[in-house]
Order: sequence, then structure tokens, then C-alpha cells
Amino acid sequence: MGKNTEKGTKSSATDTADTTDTDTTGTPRRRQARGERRISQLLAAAAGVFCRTGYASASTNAIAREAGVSPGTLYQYFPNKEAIAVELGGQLLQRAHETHGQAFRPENLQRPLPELLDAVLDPVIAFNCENPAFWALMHGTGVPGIAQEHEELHAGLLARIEAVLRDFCPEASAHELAHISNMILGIFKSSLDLILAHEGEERAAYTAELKTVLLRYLEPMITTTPPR
Amino acid sequence: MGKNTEKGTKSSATDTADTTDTDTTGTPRRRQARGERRISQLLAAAAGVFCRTGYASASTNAIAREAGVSPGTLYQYFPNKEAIAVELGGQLLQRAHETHGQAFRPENLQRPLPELLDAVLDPVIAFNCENPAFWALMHGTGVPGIAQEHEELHAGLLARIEAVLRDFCPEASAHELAHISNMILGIFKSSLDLILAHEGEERAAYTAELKTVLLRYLEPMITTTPPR
Amino acid sequence: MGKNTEKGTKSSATDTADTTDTDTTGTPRRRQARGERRISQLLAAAAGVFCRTGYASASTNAIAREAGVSPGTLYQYFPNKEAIAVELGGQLLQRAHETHGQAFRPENLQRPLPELLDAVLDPVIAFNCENPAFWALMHGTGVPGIAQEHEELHAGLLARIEAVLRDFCPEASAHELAHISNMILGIFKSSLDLILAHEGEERAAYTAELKTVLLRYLEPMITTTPPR
Amino acid sequence: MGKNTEKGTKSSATDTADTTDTDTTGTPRRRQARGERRISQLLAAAAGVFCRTGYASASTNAIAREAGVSPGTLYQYFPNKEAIAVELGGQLLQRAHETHGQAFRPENLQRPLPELLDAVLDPVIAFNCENPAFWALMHGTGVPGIAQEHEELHAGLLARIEAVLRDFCPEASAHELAHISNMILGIFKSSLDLILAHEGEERAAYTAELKTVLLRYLEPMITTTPPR
DNA sequence: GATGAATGAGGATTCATTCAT
DNA sequence: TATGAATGAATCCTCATTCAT
Repeated sequence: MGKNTEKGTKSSATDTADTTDTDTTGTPRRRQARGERRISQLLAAAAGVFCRTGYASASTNAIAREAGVSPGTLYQYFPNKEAIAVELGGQLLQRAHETHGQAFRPENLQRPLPELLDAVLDPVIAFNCENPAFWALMHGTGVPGIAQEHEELHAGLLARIEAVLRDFCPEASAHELAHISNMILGIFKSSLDLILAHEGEERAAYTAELKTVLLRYLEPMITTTPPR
Repeated sequence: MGKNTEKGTKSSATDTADTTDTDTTGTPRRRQARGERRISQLLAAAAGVFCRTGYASASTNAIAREAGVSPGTLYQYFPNKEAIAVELGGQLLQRAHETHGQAFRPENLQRPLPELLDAVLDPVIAFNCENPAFWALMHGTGVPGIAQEHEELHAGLLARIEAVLRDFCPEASAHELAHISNMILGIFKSSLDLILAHEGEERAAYTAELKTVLLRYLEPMITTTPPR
Repeated sequence: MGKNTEKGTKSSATDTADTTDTDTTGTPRRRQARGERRISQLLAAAAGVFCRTGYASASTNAIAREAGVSPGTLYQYFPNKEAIAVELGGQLLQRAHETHGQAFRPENLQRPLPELLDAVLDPVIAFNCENPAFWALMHGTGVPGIAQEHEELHAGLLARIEAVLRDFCPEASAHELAHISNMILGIFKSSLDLILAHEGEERAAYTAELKTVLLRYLEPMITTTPPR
Repeated sequence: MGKNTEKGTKSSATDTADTTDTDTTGTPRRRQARGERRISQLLAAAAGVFCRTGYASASTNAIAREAGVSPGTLYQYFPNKEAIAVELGGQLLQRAHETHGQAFRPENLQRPLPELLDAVLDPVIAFNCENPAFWALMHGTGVPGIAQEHEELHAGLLARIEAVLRDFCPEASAHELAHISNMILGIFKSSLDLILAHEGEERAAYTAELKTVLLRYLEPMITTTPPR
């Protein structure tokens, strides 16, 4: 596992105060850098705690302790517990989008279905294996902000899947496409649970099985070869 | 404490005019009936609240309020919040088992796969549509008692699926059977989410889609016709 | 959920003299000092409330209020109500033991009985007058931890009394010694009630009377002069 | 509020039966007799529960259960928990007064001190051994009503002791008499604890020891032989 | 009268959040 | 900024007491 927290993203949760602070001296820059580090620290801690105990029963004090700071410090960077989840979700979401952008890039989509599945699924699965907090968060927090992020994620993936699907089955109706996409996404999610719950060979086996399911589900629908 | 929840008294939730509800003395039976009603009331309220807010953030006072009683009354029937969830889960679990018993009965399993899928899936889906609190509870409560019930449910379903599978694919290894069963269950669960999230035609469409997925997934594996 | 068995229970009361815990900065020491003060504050408040209303009907909120802090603060230092009583009892017990150690020191025990009674009883009575919460706590809390402390206290005193007695009445049987010691302790306790219930001259009178009782009770038993 | 709670507090078991509002029919008598039985039942149950758990932690439901009746029935005879204790205390108090009347009757007081102690202490000790709830109640309930009863008891005993004392030591001052009486009572109480805490031979030994203590304490004070 | 279900104020305890240092 | 003590509303749960039957 380890700490894979990138910095340099947007902190955005609390930085309204330092927008106009200083332009000339170097200190604020360093200060800001330290702030970024703190935020990463806190988000990483939050990811761990959310993963372990779930959002609802994760206490801010536990997060602060895990991050090695005091609760007061936590609240210097986040206005409340929800904001931590939203920010964490947002960051992971962005990286997920990037991953999806890579996974669904045109050269992957032009291959025959079996290769396409490999090309698309492998990086997405890898991302989720490396960021197990992602699903944990996106699932059942009950937090509106997160729910919205989940929507985004869901809608984004659905759109991508539909796009691919449209290429393969040009004559499918919009409704059919929606149903199929949702099914695909659902199958993916539940398989992901299985994949994340296992390791090594088992994990590989479930990954293979997922591809088999999708392949068999989709193959009969294909009416054209992939475009281009 | 509170292991006295036999079922059986389902009589006329709406009409209080049970003229024949006393065999020897009037009071005990009526008292018992009232207690049963209270328990049902409370469990129904709990189901609603758990469904809406999740187990963790459901407060006992909220459940009591939803049931239209005082917190003290709730605690007359359940020793604590957890027990409510466990009892509710237990009751639903039992009914689920009954449903599964019906769904997986031999005459259903002897048919060809498409009909088998109809025969098995339809009642299970129906049950879940009628008891939406079931999945909500079984999912992430963090309550040991529930987790165990979930285990039971999961293991029970898995065993049933494996049994069916073994008939269809006699030469599959134990590992393969386990993987396939888990995939099937996962696909079922995620489709169930979709099904529960929709109504009417959409619901039917997703149900059909689930069957399609499973049919296409399983058909190539079948090496024998079903026994007898 | 709540696995925070932290400092509260075992602050151990006497470690205020830790001169070495802060060498570099002043803050930790001030913090710790504040914590110590809070604990003392809370224990003092608890002593007052326990004294006034008894352990069972003393509410933690009342203790917090008496200490001038919020309930949450109380729980920052003590995990629960019982722990307050145990800590308070423990602290007082330790001081009692010290007092007893002084009271029963050899040079006191070598004197003739009348002087011995003065030398032993006066400091013990003084201690109890200064710490009226002591008996109040040791009496009927129903708390196991306290009961154990009470046992210790009782057994300790009994042992000391028996030791003195053995010197004075070498030929008394073990049973007789036990009976006499228990009687002495009982007489002491009941007189203490009287002493604590009065002030000034009256208190002195009861103190004198206690000594008279013991003197007359014990004198006829003495068969040797005190050792050495 | 004002509903039906008239009788409860002072029914007092023995004397209300004479105030009979109905003389003609048998039913009210029987009814009243049943009421008396209920009250005795409840008081006996209360005695047991108070003895076992102390007043504060005795719940009215526990008392009702011990008495084999429903909580509602308990409240038909007593307006509240305190009243039960007060009534129980009152009844025991009365019997204690009777015992004291017997113990301190003139022919006992005219004997020489050793016999007097036997004659007075033995019945009082016996009474307390047979009614262990008495001390349990009189001790630390924190209930005003009980405290008052305790006062009565205390004052009554003190007066009797002082009366005896005055006969033996005619020239003692009022203050001295008060002090000595209080000491005697205190010694008696603490010995009683010891006596009640043991059985058989041990109990006898402590009883003997109590008499020894009092004898040695009082003998030197006697300046006259008992009157008559 | 008797029952036992129902009540609800009150107590112990937690935790997101604030504030003095 | 960092700290961690302090806050207090909210939660679970109890029990003396009342009320419908």
C-alpha cells in the first residue's frame, strides 16, 4: 500500500483566506506547500480510516490521530467531516477519470472485443486495487456531496460504456443501450467487490471470470466490427 | 431477552375486531396479540428507518417515533438497537430462506436453463422487491449479528447455486465452481440493485437483462442436460 | 466504537513531581499541569457530590457541573463514572495508607497503651476529618473496584491492629486476635462517625471517649509490657 | 395527577382494620383483608430486595416481580417507591420499639450490669438478626422519610440508654451522659454489623465481645448499684 | 382490583467542532 | 499555525410512574 498521495492538486477546501496574502515573499509559498502536505496527510489518513471503519463510524479524532496531528489542525484545513470525504472523493474521482480516460482511449476501443475488454478493464481494476478507499467512499456514505460525486462517476462511466456499445451495436435503441450499459457497469461493480476481496491467483481468476461474463454477454449483440 | 418472536400471528392488521381471538381467557391472548403487533410495528419502522438512513445513523428514538411509540416502549421489546436489526434481519432471512427453498425446488431445477432461470429468479426477485429492507440490512451494518446472518444467507445461496451448477457442469473443478457461483451471485446482486431502483417496464427490462447475462454466461459451460 | 481507554483511570495522583518530563519546551508541562488540575478539580467535585448524595445517585453531569466543566471534559479524563470513584478512592486510600504507616510506626507502638492510643488514633482521625469523602466512598458504593479498595483498607488496618495486639497479648489465640481486632476497628469506625458528625469541643469529647473505650477494653488483656 | 393514590402511604397494616367503614356486609372486610395481605406481600418483597441491592438500586419493578404482582398493583397500594421504604421502615420501627420496650423493661434494668447487658442486648440482637432489612433500610437511603424514622429510632434508643445510665451514674453531667450514650449506641451498631456478618460460633463470639467491651467501658463509671 | 404495556424525563456517554494558548 | 483541552448537543438506554383494558 503505502502513501501514494500526490500533491500539487487543488486544495480548494479551505484556502479562501490565503488567496491574496502575499505575492512577494517566499514564506507563503512554503506555507502553502506545507498546507498541501498537511492536506495530503489528512486525506491519506481519512482514506485509511474510511476504508477500515466506513464513513459513518469514522471519527474526526481518529482521522487526526491517524494523520499524526491534533483535531484542531484537521479543522484548520477542512470545515467538517463531510468536507474531508468530499475532497477525498473528489481527488480520487479525478484520478479515476484520468484512468478512465486512459482506459477508454480510441486505440483501445478499436480492437476486437476480447482485447478491448483487457485494455479497458485492466487499468480500471488496477486503479481500484490501488485505491480501495474509492469504492468504500462512493458506496454508502449518505453524504450528499459524495452522492453527487458518485453520480458523476457513474454517469461518466455509463456514457463511456454507451459510446463503446453504440459502435458495436449501431441499431440498438437508446433504451436498450441504457439497459445494457447499466448491466455492464453493475456486473463490473460486483466483480470488483469479488476482486478486491481476494488476492493473487484468486483475484486473477475473478478478473478472468468478469471478462468471460462480459464477453459472452456482449458477443451476441455485436453487429458490426469496431469502427475505423 | 426478546427471543419470543414466533411468527404465525399475522391476523388482520387492519381490523381490530377479532371476535374469536380468545380461547380460554380473553386477556392473555389480546395482550400477546398487542405485543406481537407492537413488535411488528417496531420492526416495520426500523426497516423504514434503516432503509432511509442506514443502520449506523438510525437512532432508536427515530425508530420509536416512526413506530408512533415512546423510546421506552421500544426497549420493552428489544434490549438494544442491535437486537432490532438482528431480529429484523433474522425474520427477513427466514422468509428469504423459505423463498429460496421454493425457488430452488427440484422440479424447477430439472428444466432447461432458460426456464430454470425464470423459475429460480422470479420468486427471489419478487421477494426482494417486497422487502427492500432486506438488502439494506444485509449490506453494511457493521453489526456482528447481522454479519453472521449475511454469511448464512450468502453461504446458503452459494451452496444452492453450486449444487445446480454441479448438475450442469459435472467436470468443473471445485475452484471453478466456487468462482462461477460467486460471479453468478454477484451478477444477481448488482442486477437486483438495478431492478429495485426501477419500476414497471424498466424493472422488467432489467430482469430480462439479468436472465440474458446469466444465460449467455452459463450456456457454454453446460456439458450435460439437467438430470432426469 | 469507543476503545479509548486512555489516561483517565490511572493518572496515579502522585506523579505531579515529574520534573523530567519537559526539558525543552514549557508548553507540554503547562498542558500536563492543566490536565492534572482538571483531574484534581473533578475528583474534588466528585468527592463533594459523592459525600452529599452518595455514589449511586451522583450523576456525572452533576459532578461536571460542580467542577465547573462540561460533561465532555469529565469524560476526557475518566472513562466512566465508576472510574472516578475508583480513582478518588485509590488516591484517598494511598494517603490513608501513608497516614497509617505514620500512625503505626514502631516508636509509637513501643509506648504504654494510653500514649499508644493517642499516637495512633490522632493522625488517623485527623486524616478522616480532613477527607470526609473517604468513608463516604468506602462504604456502600456497590462498585467492585471500590469494594476491593475497601477490602484492602480494611485488611490493612486489621493486620496492623493485630500486629500491635500480638505484642500486647502474646498468648491470645488467632481467633481471639481476629475478634478483638475486628471489634477495635468497629469501635473505631462508629466513633469516627460520631467524631465526624461533630465539631470543636464535642468532637474532642468523642475522641477522648473513643480512647477511653479502647483503653478499658484492652487494658485487661495486656499480659506483657510493650516490646523493647 | 390526582387519580387514585389515596390510601397507599399510611395503611399501616394493623390499625386501619378497626376503622371499618362497612360493618354489615362481609365483602369489604374480605377485600380489605386481601389488601392487607397484598401490602404485607409487597413489603416482604421490598425488604428482600432492599436487603440484597440497597434502596437506591432497588427498582419498583423488581419489588413487584419479587412479590409476584404487576407494577401497576404495587402502585395501587403505594404512591411511590419512597413510600414503600417508609412504610416498611415504619413497620419494622414499630416492632423494634416493641422489642426495645421488652428489652428495657424495669426488671431487666435492676440487675447487675453483666446480667443487664445480657437481658437488654440479647433480644435486640435477636430482632436484628431476624429482620436484617431493618439496618439496611435505616442506614443510607438518603430518603427523608427514612431519615426521620432513623432519627426516631436513634433518639428512642438514646433516651433509653441515657435513662439506664442515669441510674448507674447519678452524678454524671448531661453532656457526659449524652456522649456515653452515643458511644454505647455506636459500639452497639458496629458490633451489630459484625454479628450480622457472621453466623453460629463466630456470631456468638462477637456478641460476647460486644458485652465485654460495654462491660469494661461502663463498669468504672458505675457509682451506685442499680436502684431498688 | 389487577394487569402489563406505555410513557418520558433523566442519566451515562460520544464526538463533531471550537477556542485559548 | 499547531495544539489538545473544552464544549454541548445528541445518542442509547433505564426506570419510576401512569393508563387502557
